[in-house]
Amino acid sequence: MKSVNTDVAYDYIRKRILSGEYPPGHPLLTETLSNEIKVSRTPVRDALRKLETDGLVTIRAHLGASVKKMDLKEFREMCDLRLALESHAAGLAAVNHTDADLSEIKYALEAMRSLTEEIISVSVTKERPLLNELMREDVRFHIAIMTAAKNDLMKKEILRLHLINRVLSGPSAGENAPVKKAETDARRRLVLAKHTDIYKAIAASDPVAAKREMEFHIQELIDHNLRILARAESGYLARELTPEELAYGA
Amino acid sequence: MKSVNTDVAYDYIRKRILSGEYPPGHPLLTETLSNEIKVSRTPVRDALRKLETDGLVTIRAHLGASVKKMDLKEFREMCDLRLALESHAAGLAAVNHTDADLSEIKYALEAMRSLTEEIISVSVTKERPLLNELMREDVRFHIAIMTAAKNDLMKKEILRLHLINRVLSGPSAGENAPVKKAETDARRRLVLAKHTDIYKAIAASDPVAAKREMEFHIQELIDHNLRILARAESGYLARELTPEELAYGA
DNA sequence: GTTGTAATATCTGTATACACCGCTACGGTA
DNA sequence: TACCGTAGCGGTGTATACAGATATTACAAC
Repeated sequence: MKSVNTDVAYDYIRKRILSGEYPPGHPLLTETLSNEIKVSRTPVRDALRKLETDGLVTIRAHLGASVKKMDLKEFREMCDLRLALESHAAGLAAVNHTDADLSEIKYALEAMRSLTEEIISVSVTKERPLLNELMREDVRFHIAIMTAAKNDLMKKEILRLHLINRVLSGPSAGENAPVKKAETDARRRLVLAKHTDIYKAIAASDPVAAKREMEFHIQELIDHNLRILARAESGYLARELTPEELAYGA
Repeated sequence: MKSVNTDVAYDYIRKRILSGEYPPGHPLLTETLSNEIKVSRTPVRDALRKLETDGLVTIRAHLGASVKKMDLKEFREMCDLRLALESHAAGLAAVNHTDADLSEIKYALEAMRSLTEEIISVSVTKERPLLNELMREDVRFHIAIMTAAKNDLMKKEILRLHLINRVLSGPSAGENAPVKKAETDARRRLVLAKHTDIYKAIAASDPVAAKREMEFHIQELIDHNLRILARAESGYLARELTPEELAYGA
């Protein structure tokens, strides 16, 4: 099962969902897609099935497939799932990490530190490319911790949730909401400080602290996302994604 | 997508996997199955796909499908995932439960209590039907807690892990391993005591305690399963695992 | 007897034709 | 005009034929 053509179709559709080209709710017609990708409907169907289990696509019998659309309830549940898994993983990382894992975590942390400082020192209009880099390093930090936890299943599951989260809050949510730079800068400092705490706890092989700090950090992220989502729902228009953002997950 | 025939095939195969008729490693030939179920290969393929995402089936390109077979590493990882989720859910249940949820949990607990006492008072040969009932109530207890947690996504995920666990350690593993009744009775008392502690913590709306007790309980379950699994793998001949080997990071 | 290779069988992966379902638009009826 | 039934269309679900990949076996060479 699942072979070349299925994979081609899978990558094709997945990329477009993650990039925002197919926004939540976008219909995914098997025949249209099979024409575009130049394969038959069978591998397209297989691909859609797989995407459904990734949590990126909804399929209803006889009604076809569409890009997954979450309500607030489901979003909150997913966030809580992430909280449970990622904090647990942080605890494991504190116990199971190798020196190499620790270096990787520290590297991402330091990259984030210098980027954060640079962003704070620069005007709003020049932030964009730096923000993308910051986001990349943030992802790298979290992935490094999951890797250090030495539980591949858990890592896979958390990555899955990250991606869903990205589709939901990434392309749509209030990027151009009018927030003061001072506020966002303050938040960036807070995030960095939390990351530092998490790193220290892991480096000190203190699972309880690592778990607690990660729990706090994710909870803050969730609250932040929910605030943005609520604001976006009350009418801010979403902007287009930048090419850099499109590259993530490809 | 997914309609009548696919569902028929899905139920057919799933039932046989869960019942143990198709043991881990058992090959699942699409044509054979399609003949048996009297549908074409297409819905069988779809069903196998779905079972793969349930974690019950393994599919490799051009090599076909077979009932999932886990090595010790993967099994440990899955158990740890369950530990993270189920303890988190217990914490949520302590906060979010309704009175009805609490009654359901208590009902399952009391059923387990009387069944446990009965089992202990009876000879080994007469245990069988009681054990099945006990297992049912055990599952019921855990499900009731997940329901009380008020997070459907988490509930679904935990149920998935329960099922996988059942295929692995349920029908096949060490059912007839030579263990003294005194030992298993002692363990049953321990399990019951832990369940009681969990119930009390949830009833008292104490999330920290609920989480801690559940964590302890699941950890004990995991250790128990790993011991049985190890024994089964070595044909009941070899030594017990050392504590070091049972420890997660080993 | 062992090993390497080629022929073959078996099963999966893909394409495609057809059947069936659900939606929509049109026309008949009150 | 408002409502209901129905026919057509657009789409998925299923069956099946064919192509391609892998495992197996038979046979030959050493």
